[in-house]
Amino acid sequence: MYEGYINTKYGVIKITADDKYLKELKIIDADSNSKYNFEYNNENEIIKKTKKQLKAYFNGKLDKFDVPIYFDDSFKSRVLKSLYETSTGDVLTYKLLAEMNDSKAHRAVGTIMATNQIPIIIPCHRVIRSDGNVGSYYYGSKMKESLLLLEAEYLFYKKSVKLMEFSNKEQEMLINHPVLKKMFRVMKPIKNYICYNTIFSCLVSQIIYQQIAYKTAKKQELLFYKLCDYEVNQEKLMKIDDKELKKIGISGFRLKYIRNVVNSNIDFERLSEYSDDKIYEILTSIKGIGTWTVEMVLLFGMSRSHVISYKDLIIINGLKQLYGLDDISMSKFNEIVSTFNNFESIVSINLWYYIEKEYYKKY
DNA sequence: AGGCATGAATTCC
DNA sequence: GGAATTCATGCCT
Repeated sequence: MYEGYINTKYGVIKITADDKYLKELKIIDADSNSKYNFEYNNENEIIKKTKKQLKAYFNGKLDKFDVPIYFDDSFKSRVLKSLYETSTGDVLTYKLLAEMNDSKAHRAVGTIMATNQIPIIIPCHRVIRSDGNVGSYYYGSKMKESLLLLEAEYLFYKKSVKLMEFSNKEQEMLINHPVLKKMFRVMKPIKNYICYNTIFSCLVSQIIYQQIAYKTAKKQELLFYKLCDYEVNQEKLMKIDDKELKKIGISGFRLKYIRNVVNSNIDFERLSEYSDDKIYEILTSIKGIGTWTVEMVLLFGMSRSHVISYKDLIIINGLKQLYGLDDISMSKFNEIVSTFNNFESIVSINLWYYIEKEYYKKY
C-alpha cells in the first residue's frame, strides 16, 4: 500500500492506493492550519496523480477526475461509477442516481454514499435530496454545501463571465507610473479581470454587491447564478419567484432594485453603443442604480478602459496611501487621474487588489 | 430481520 | 402553506 497527504481548507487529506487503484481518501485532521507531519510518505504514480488533480479541483480548474478506481458489476459499484463520471458543477438526487442505474432504490443509494471510501473524487457531495435540501454528509452538511459552492464557482467562471486582458500599453503605463509603481513592492501587477457576458447580468450582480461585505455578496451571487442556470437574463428572472431569491439571501431593497431592472424597458445590451454620459442618464433613471453601480457596469459589463470611481472607498483609500494624503478632494482626484493616460480601469483593478488582497486572490 | 446520507403523501399547527 | 409525521421502498449486512 502507498500513501500521501495533502493539506486543504478542509484539513489534511490522506490518500491511499495500491499498485493499480486509488483505494481511499480520508480527512485525518480537520484543522486547515494543521502542522501535520508530511515527511513520512511513500507515494506511487497514482497518489501523485491524485494529489495533482485534487489541487486543480480545489483551485476551480478541474472538470473531471481521472484516476484509476476499481469497479465491479455490483449495484454499489455501478452507482459509484456513474457518479464518478459526472463533471464539476453537476448536481443530482438520490432518486436520479438510482434511476440512472435502472433502479428505484433511492434509499440504498444513500447507504452507498454513506460508505463511499473515496469522497470528493467519487463526488457523493453532488447527490442531494429531491426536495432541494442538501442532505447529509459524512463530514457534515456544511462541508457538502461548501463543496457545492466551490463547484458553482467553477461553472460561474466557465459560463457566465470571460477573462479580459489589459493591453501592453495599459500595463506599461501602470508599472512605469511614478507613484503607482510603489504598489509592486508588495504585489505583482494584475493583468486580467473578468467581464460579465452581458450588461444585464453585470448590472444585476452589482446590485447584489451593493452595501454588503464582499464575501457575503460573492456567495449570494453564486447561488443566484446557479438558480438562473448561469444565464442571467430578463426572461429568466421574470420566471423566478421572490421567495426563491429571499431563500438565497437577497431581500429588502436589493430585491426591489433587481425587480426595477427586470421590469424596465431598456434594451441593456445596446447600451454599449452610447457614451458614458448617456449611459449614466439611462441607467440612473432606474430607482436603485446610482453612479457607483453605473461605473461598475462600464468596467465589468462593457470592459471600458477608463473607469475609476470617486465614490469607491477602496480606490480613494488606495490613492491616499500611495500619494501620502489625508484627504482627496474631487479636483485633486481629477488631477491624479489625469496622469493615468486614460487607462483608469487597470489602475482601479490594481488598487482594489492592493488594498484588499485577501478577497481578490482569485484573479 | 432490521437499518438506511430518501421520497411522497398526509396531517397538523 | 410549510414543518412534522408516516409509510412505502429496494438493497444491504
